[in-house]
Amino acid sequence: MTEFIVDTTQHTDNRMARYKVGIETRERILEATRTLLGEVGVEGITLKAITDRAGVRAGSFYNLFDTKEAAVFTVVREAITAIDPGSEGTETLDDLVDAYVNFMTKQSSMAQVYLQVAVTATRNNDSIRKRFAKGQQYRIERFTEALRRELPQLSEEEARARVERLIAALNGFGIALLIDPGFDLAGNTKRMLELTRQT
Amino acid sequence: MTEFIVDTTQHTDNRMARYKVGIETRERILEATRTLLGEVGVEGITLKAITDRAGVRAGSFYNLFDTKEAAVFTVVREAITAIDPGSEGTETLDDLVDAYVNFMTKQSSMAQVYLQVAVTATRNNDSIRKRFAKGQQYRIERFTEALRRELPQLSEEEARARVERLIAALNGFGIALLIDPGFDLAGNTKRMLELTRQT
DNA sequence: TTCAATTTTGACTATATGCTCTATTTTATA
DNA sequence: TATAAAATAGAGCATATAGTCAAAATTGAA
Repeated sequence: MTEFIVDTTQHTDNRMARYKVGIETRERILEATRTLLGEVGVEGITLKAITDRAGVRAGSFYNLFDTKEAAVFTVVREAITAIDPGSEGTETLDDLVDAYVNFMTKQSSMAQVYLQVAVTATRNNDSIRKRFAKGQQYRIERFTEALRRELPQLSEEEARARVERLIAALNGFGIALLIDPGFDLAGNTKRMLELTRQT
Repeated sequence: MTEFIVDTTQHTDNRMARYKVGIETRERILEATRTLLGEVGVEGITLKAITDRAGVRAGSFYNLFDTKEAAVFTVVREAITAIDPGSEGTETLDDLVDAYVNFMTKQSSMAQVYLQVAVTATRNNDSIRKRFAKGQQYRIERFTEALRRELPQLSEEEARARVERLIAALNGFGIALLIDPGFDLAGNTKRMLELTRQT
């Protein structure tokens, strides 16, 4: 049964912006945080780097966020959520893989955050790790169902094993794209899909 | 033509240890740096974390290394080098992939450093990025030659494309192993090899 | 056993960091 | 246009950080 990702740990860490400028400032701060997280990771980001890039002073930052971690966690959550497309319950594997390719290419700063979290924060930060694991779980479930819709003869276990391989490889392709912007992400994911479908 | 990785930027940053205790201390510091780099990445590591874990005070550290970065760079270089096995010039693809699996499982702290560098430091640190790129280049070369020894009918381009896909997927498998220690690295790399060989 | 070279310690420095607080400016509404 | 709420700047605080240095302890060769 497909479960939806529900944000159960909604922090009260983020203060509400009421005026338009405040909302814009909040978005600039999150954008700066997003970029920086992709560059230096959860453990390397500093407040000064965030505020400098967002073009605000510390006071403005703390008018909108309780702590540095609140902004970081907001962006990390966003990245973990954004990698999964909205669900109709009947997507094909192609749809899901397309969505992945789109995420990596069209939302590359979020994709970088996602990959950073995959290699780093899953071991250092408990709430980030839990959220990441939940998303991972959900994604495997969804891919597995899509694969079995295509190939009903596959056992649950075999389908899941193939999907885990597929998703792991896709993450590797995402990193390859970071390293070399010329990496043929679409072509390689297509080939990987063929392997996944092969009986 | 296979080129060997030669350390052309040998830094004079590391001071020589003369006595046995000094050499042991140096190794403890590098071990601590290795573990921490795998956990928090190049941008997140601190001197205090290194010295605390190594069980030394700042003065001892600076007796052996000129800067924090010197120790970091030493470990990063080591990790980038260690992923490639010594060459006889006639390894099979299986040999190379086995070596990769071994690196990931038997030298996991270095493997973590390697993956950290792959997603992070390639964009922030010029000397690390260059060294990483060189290793990447070399690895692709080596894998491609091995593949063409097996399948001589493959064009250079096709072989290279398959190898790039293979290596990218392996990195993804490495991350999957970090996230879930139960991930079947050996089995999945074997399947990935089959795809790589398929005509 | 002596002793010069090496290693270690830990106090110290300067700067960076996360965050607070108040005064000032800006915004939206009536 | 007056006004209360919201946003901003930036000085200031406590702690963390990278790195220095001189004195004390340890090492190993003669």
